[in-house]
Formats: sequence, structure tokens, C-alpha cells
Amino acid sequence: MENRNSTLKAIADRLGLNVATVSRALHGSPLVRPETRDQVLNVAAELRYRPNKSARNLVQGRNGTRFIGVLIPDLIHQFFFGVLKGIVQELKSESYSLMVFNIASDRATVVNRIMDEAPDGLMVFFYGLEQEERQHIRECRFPFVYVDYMSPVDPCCYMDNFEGGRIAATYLLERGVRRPFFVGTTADTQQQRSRLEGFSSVFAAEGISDIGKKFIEIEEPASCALTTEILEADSYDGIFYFCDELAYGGIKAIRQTGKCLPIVGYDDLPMSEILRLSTVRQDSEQLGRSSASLMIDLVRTGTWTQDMDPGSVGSKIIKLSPQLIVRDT
Amino acid sequence: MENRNSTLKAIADRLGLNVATVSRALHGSPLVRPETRDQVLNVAAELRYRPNKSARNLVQGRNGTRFIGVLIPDLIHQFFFGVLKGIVQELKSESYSLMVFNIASDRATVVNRIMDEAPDGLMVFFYGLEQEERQHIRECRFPFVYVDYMSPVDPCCYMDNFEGGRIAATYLLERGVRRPFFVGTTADTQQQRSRLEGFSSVFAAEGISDIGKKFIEIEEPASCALTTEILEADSYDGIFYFCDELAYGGIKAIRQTGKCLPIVGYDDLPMSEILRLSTVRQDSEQLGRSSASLMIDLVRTGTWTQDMDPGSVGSKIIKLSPQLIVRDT
DNA sequence: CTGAAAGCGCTTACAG
DNA sequence: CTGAAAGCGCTTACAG
Repeated sequence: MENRNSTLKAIADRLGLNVATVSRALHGSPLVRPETRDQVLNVAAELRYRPNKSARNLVQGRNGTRFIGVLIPDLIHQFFFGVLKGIVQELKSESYSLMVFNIASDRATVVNRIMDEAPDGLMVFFYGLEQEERQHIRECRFPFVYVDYMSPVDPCCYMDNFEGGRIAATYLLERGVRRPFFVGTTADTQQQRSRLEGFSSVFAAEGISDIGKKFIEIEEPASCALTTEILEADSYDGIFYFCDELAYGGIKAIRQTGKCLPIVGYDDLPMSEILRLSTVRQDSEQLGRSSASLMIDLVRTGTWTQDMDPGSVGSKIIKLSPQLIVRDT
Repeated sequence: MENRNSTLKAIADRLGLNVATVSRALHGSPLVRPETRDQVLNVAAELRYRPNKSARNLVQGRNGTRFIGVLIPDLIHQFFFGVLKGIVQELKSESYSLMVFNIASDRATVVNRIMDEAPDGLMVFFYGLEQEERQHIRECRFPFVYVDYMSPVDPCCYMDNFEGGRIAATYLLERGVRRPFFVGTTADTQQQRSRLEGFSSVFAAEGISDIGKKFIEIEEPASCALTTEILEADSYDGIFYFCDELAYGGIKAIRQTGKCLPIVGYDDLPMSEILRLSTVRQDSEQLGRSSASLMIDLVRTGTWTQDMDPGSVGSKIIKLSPQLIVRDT
């Protein structure tokens, strides 16, 4: 029950003034007698007057402050922090604020909420969208860009996960691994599939097609337990973890069991350096910056995705490369 | 040069229709002939028509979607991520979006931008506000709450830093420390002052008033170098770091020099567990959740800070306690 | 210093 | 099915 806001008119009536005068008083115009102003201010406070933003924007010819929307899932993954940081950094030199929409809040209505808000652009940072939701977004009346998601037909900024998988495989291969294992997550994402494909392709080229796999929640204990199993079974001689967070569990297991084999993570989170984890680095901040930069470009040029011709989308797709970081594992 | 948006009228004129019809067509009203609708849709696309949100909101009597603003500095500190995560989590069960304002974007205008946006509430998460800026915010026409900042006269949700300092001191004291050192940061914040006061008070009670101090940037190498100096000078027998990120440098220095002394950090970032750092834990997510919850309470009850009487502010102040985590350092 | 009036762009009864 | 009109709450010339 949102109690109806009081209006200029309410204040004016109360004081026997005209709305124009009230408006002026509220804006500290010099064209109003101090006593009048004070009266107005008092009544305004009493009535808890809040100006109607829409009315003001309408008359002033601006469509509200400019802002970019970002659609994310709950901030579950450390990696998101870097991305968000990059976005915020890039946006700060522009006069755009950032509106965060949480897909986990109310999945069914969030896209409508976004449309209501009509952001100047939308950055979609969520892997699990349904086809229908994608289409819905594509039809929106503002530009959008996928962040960390590869789409051949939409503007996007993504990390080359296939290449990342290849890098990990090559590293393990060079360290003598012949029976590789992949520890993934239960979320079947494009990222994971690509990494695994890239990873497999390298081993396949060496005639190694039998890759162990298991998919678990991103939790250190789970990963530690799984790694311990792997170590004890002794059937694999190297592990590629979908992400560093999983690899940390691996490090722990290796320490505990005293056994040793090459492992490689993914992301290069801050703590990986300290743990001396070899990993495939994704520069999350750069991803954020590049995405935001692309977004702003689209907004400035008014490039609605829905009426871009397929040929020109290509120039709006940014691929960033991961990088091997060799440390002690 | 924001090119003026085309309006309903533009479309109507182009087709010799009335704006009402165009409006209906755009909303898929059944009261419009399919052919007319298609024409309208085509012209709308061609003209890149975007409805004026302000006008629509105005006529529909809603003041735009509800959202909470959060004023933050650049996402520089890991700790922020947990807080943000907590806020987003808390907000998701409510129908509020989150608008992020970066104080680092344009310090001079950001408060005005916020006022323009007129959020339903503002969460201020920034330690370094000027007195004047505080006053400005206090006069805003919406409720606000300070996050992780202790104010006796404003709604706020903060961690008890004095107590945290005491906890750290007590821990070191018990481990036999008599010549403590404090490694702080160059940013002279309320947080740091309180921690240091709490820390000092415990040692003072033991007749130890000579506490070494140095203030540096939050960078691992800097902290490592400083710690190395301290270790080599051999004048201090225990170190309290303002935050875990600084303590990590300390751990490194201890490892490198082979010398050893008790150290304690602050925050309990995820990697501290793995590094086995003893630390004073702040539950950043809880801080986020509690702050957001307080914010929503204020918004719902329409509690403007500017007209709360001092007596009742007390109930709008939430103090959260840090907690000692004993590990190997 | 104050008021009456116009108009921002839209939606929605009210008439046809 | 379509149009003419009113009105949302505000700001700002234009008159006094």
C-alpha cells in the first residue's frame, strides 16, 4: 500500500499559493520571498513531499538519468566480482549509472521489470537463459551485449574457453600427463562445454580419448574429497579443474595424501598466486571493461541488435584470450 | 548529442493516424486493425521509437520502478564483494532493484545525480565522505543508511571495530606478545581508528603503551617488505594487520625470512582459511544483508532520517560483532 | 515576488 | 476500429 505521494498542488492549496510559487520555493529560486519559501519548505517536510520524478523529467525533456542495466545471477561466483569491478571502472568515466537486476529474484518477471525500467543498454551476464528469454531480450528497445557468453548472432564479449581448455591440456601433456581427469561443475554451461572440448581435442590429437570426468558443486570440501578418491584410485595422472575454487580442494587433497600429480585450475583468482596454483588465467576485470566499452559503443551509436544485419554483428563480438600461468602445481 | 527520441506523434503523423491509435497498436490492443498495427510497428521500428518512460509513468501514476541506490567507491576492496552479495541476496526477495553509484566517477556531481534519480532509499557505503556531503545526503528526500560506518545520529549498520581491535590484541597478548606492531593503511578511516583504539586499549591495560605503527597501501609486496623490515629489526614480537590482504604479505615475509612471530589479520577473506591465517572475522555478507534489511524497513515505513527524532535513531543502529578465528599464525 | 497558462509525451475513458 | 480530449505532476516563460 504505497501511500499516494503528496503533490505540489497539495502544498500550494495548504498555503493558498500557486503551484508555480511552490515549485520555485522548492528549487531555492530567488524569485520567492524568504518567508514564503520557509513556509513551503515546512509544509513540504510535513507532507513528506517528494517531487514526481517522471513529471519533472517529462517537462525537462530528459528521459531520466542514463543508466546501463546488468542482468546477473546471485553474486555466487568470485569471478563475477572482477567483472563487476571492470564494468564499474569503465562506466565511471562515462555518465552512466549501473542498475543491477538479479535473475534469481523473480525469474518470471525480471525481464519485464527491465523493460519497464528501459535502461539505455543491458549487459546480460548469465549463462542459463532460456531460448525464449533470449528472444525476449533481443526484441527489447535498447542495445544489449552478452558478457562472457559466446553468441554468433548477438553482440557479446567472451573469453575463449575452447582455447583455455587447449592451454590446460597442453600444459598437462607437457608435464607428462597421459590419463587426464576433468573436474567440472554440475551446471552445464557453454563455458564448461567449450573448455572440455578444447581440452579433449588436444589429448585426442595425441591419441588419448579416454578422459575421466566428474561434475560436482563448486565447494572446496567436495572437490577435496573427489580428488582424494582420484589420487587413491591411482588411475589418473593429472587433473584439470573447471575453476580455481575447485582446484583449491585439489591442492588440499594433494597436501593431505602426500601423493602428487600435476593439476591446473582456471580463472586465476587472487588466492591462486599465494597457493602457487598453476592455472589458466581469465582477466575478469578486462572482461568487464571490454564488455562495458562495447555496451557504451552500442548505446552511443544507437545500435539496436534487433535491426543489425547479420553481417555487421561480427564487428560487435569481442573474443578475449586466456593465458597460462605456470606455478608450482 | 543524444538524438531526440521520436514520439508517438511522429509515428501518427507519418501514417495519418491519431496518437491514440498508435499507442494502442504499440500495446497490442485488440481495438486496432491488424494492418494498421503492422504499419505502426514498422514505422516505429524505422523511427527507432522508444516510449518516453517518464510520460508513461506519469500518466499511469507510478513513479517508476522501485529501486535502492548504493553509493560505493570503486570496487577496490575484496570485502565489498561480500557486502554487495549480501545486499543483492536480501533485495531479491523484495521487489527492489539496485542502482550502483560510484563515488569515484564524479565526486562533485554524484550526490546530485542520486537526488535526480530519487531512489527509494540509499545505502551509503563509503568511508571518506566529507561533512558537507553527509549533510547533503541527510537532507535528501528519501531514507538512507550507512553501511559499515558508525554514526550516532543516523541509521547505520556497522561492525564493531573497537571490539575487533580488542579481540586482536587479546589474541596476541595471550600468545605472549609484549611489543606489538600495527600495520595499517594510508586511508585514515573510522574503521582503522576504532580498531587501533580497541587494540591499544587492551595493551594499555597491561601497561604496554608503546605500539609500533606504520601505514601503507594495501598491496601484498609493500606489506611483505614492511614485515621483513620488522622481522629483521627484531624490536617487535607480534603484528596486527588492518586487513587480511596486508597480512598475506606478512605470511610471505615470515616464510621467506624463516623468522616467526604471532600475527593476526582482519576480515577473514576466503583465502585466509587456506593460508591458515589467524584473523578477526567480519561477516561481510551478513553486513550486507542486515544493512539491506534495515534499509527496506526504513523505506517501507517511510522513515526519513531528516525528521526522525534523535531518540528513535537508536533503534535504527545495528552493531555487528566480529569474531576471532584462531588458525596457525 | 506571485499567478495563470502552456506544454512535456503518454494513456485511456468517451464518443463516434 | 479510430479520433478528439482530458489529465498525470511538474517547470517555465509570460504577465502582472
